[in-house]
Amino acid sequence: MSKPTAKASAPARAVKASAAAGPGSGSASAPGVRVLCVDDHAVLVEGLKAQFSIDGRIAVVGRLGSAEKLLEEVARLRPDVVLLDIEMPGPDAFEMADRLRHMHAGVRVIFLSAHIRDGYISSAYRCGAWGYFAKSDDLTAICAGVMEVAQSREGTFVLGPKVRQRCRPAPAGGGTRTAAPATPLDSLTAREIEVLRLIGKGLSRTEIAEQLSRSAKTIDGHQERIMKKLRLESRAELMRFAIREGLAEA
Amino acid sequence: MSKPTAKASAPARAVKASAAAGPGSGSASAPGVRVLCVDDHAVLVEGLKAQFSIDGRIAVVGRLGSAEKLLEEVARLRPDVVLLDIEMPGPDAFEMADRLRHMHAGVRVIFLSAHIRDGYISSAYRCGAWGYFAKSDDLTAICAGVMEVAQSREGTFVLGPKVRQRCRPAPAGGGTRTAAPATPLDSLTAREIEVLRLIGKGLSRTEIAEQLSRSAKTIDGHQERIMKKLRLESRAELMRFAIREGLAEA
DNA sequence: TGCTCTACGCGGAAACTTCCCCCATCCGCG
DNA sequence: CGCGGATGGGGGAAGTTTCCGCGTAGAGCA
Repeated sequence: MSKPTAKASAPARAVKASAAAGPGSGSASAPGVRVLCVDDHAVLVEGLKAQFSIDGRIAVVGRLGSAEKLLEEVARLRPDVVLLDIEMPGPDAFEMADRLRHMHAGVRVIFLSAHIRDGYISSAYRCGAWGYFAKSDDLTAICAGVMEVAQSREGTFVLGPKVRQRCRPAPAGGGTRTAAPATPLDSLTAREIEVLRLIGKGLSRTEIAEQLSRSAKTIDGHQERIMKKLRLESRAELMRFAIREGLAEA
Repeated sequence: MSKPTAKASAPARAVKASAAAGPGSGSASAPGVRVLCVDDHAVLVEGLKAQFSIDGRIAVVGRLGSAEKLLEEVARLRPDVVLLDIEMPGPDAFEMADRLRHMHAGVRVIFLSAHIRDGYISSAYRCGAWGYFAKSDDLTAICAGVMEVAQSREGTFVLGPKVRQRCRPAPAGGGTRTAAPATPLDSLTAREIEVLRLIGKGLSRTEIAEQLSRSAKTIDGHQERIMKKLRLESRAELMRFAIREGLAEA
C-alpha cells in the first residue's frame, strides 16, 4: 500500500556511478544480456530497443505496460535484467521489485524513472534494486549501466549520471563506495515519514491523528520536527515536498 | 510566466480523434513530413525516430532537450511539425508554443505528454497547438496523428486515443466536432484559476492577497467558490488538484 | 548501573486560516 | 430594466498552525 516504505532493509552495498564510457571494459560477457522492459510508454521502450540493438550487447526479450504481470513474465522469459519504470498505472513498482527479489533472486532490477526523487532513490535501494537511472540520462550511459549491473557482483547499486549528480553535491573521485545514497529524507524517523505521507495525501491534522490513533497535538509535534529537519516553513510546503519526493501522489 | 493562462484565445476549431489506423488514407502527401522533436528524454526521441523510420512517411529533422532554443531551431530547420513535450526543464512549453505560432505560423505543434491533465489539454488548445498525444499512446496512433496534423487544414485539434478517452466519457461517433475539449477547469474564471495556481504553489492566503493586491478576505471568497465548483472539501485538496492538473508544480 | 540522547506523546497559548454566511459594485445581455 | 455572473470585501465561529515546554521510554554506551 505504501510506496516508499519498502519492507526489507538491504545490507550495506557498494554505490557506483555508471561510467558513461562505451564498450571499453566489456570483456568476458555472456552472448548478450537479456532485458525485460516495463514501461507504459511504448515509444520509450522502442527507443531502448533501438539503442540496445545498436549497442549489440543487450537484447530486449520482453515488454510490459505495467508491473501487473511482472512475476509471471519473469518466470517465463527469464531475463537477466528488468528495466522498471516507477510511475506507471497499476501495482507499485517498489513492491513488485521487492517481491521479484524474493521469488527470482537471480534477476536484477534497474529502475528507469522520469523523475529523480529522493524518496524514489531510497525506496529503490531498500527494495533491493541494482540501479537507478533517469530517462533523461544519456543513451550510452543507460547501456553502460545495464552492462555494469549485469556484470557486477551482488550488492552493487549503480546510479545514472544525472541521478548521481543530484543525489549529493559533489562526491568527487570515481566510484563512490558509501552504504546508501544519502537523501534529506533519511534524516526523518519512520513515524515522521508516516506523518509526512499523510500530510502529502491532503489529510488534516485531526484526520492524521485518527488514522494513527494519537492526539492531534502529537501530530502537530511531528509536523514541527519534520519542518525543522527539512527547513520548510509551512504545512503547504510540506505537502509539496511529500508529493515532489514521491511520498504521496498529487 | 504563467503556465495555463495562455494569452491568445483561439477561434473555434474542429476537434478530432486520431484514427489509430495505419497508412490507410494517406494518399497525396509531401515527400515526408519533417518533424522536430523536443523532449528531455533522449530514449523517447530515439523511439520516435525508430517508429517514424518504420512508418516511412515521417522524418525527424532535429532534436532538442528543452524548449529553450526552439524558435532558433525552427527557423533553421523549418520543420512541418514540432513534437513538444510539456514537462521539461527550462522554459514553459505552452508559452513557447504560443510564441512559435506568432513567429512561424506555418509550423504545427503537437504536444506529446506523459500525463493527461485537464490543465494541459486546455492550455494546449489555447496556445494554438494542433494536437495532444500521450506518451502512452500507441506508436501507430502517434504516427497517424502526426500525419493527420500535417495534412489537416487550419483549425484542427487532434487528440490521441488515451487523451480523448479521458477528456469526456464517451463522445460516441467518429470525429467529434466540438469547439474545445471541455474539462472541469473550464468552469473556473480567469481570477479563480490565478488564485488556484497560487494555492498550488503553496502560498498562504495573505501571500496570495499581497501578490494580487487584494484583501485576504477576497482570496477567501475566490477559494470558496473554487471549492464549490470543483466539489473539493479543503484547501489541501485544492492544492493537490492544482498540482495534478498541471497548474502548479509540486 | 547510571548517563545521555533521541523519538515520541502531549499540554498551553497566540496568531493565523478556514470556511461558512452576508453585501455592494460593475458589466454584459435579453 | 432586471438578471446573473464576476469580482471585491466584511463578520465570525471553529479549527489549524507553530511556537514553546515537559515527561517518559528505549537505545547506546561506559
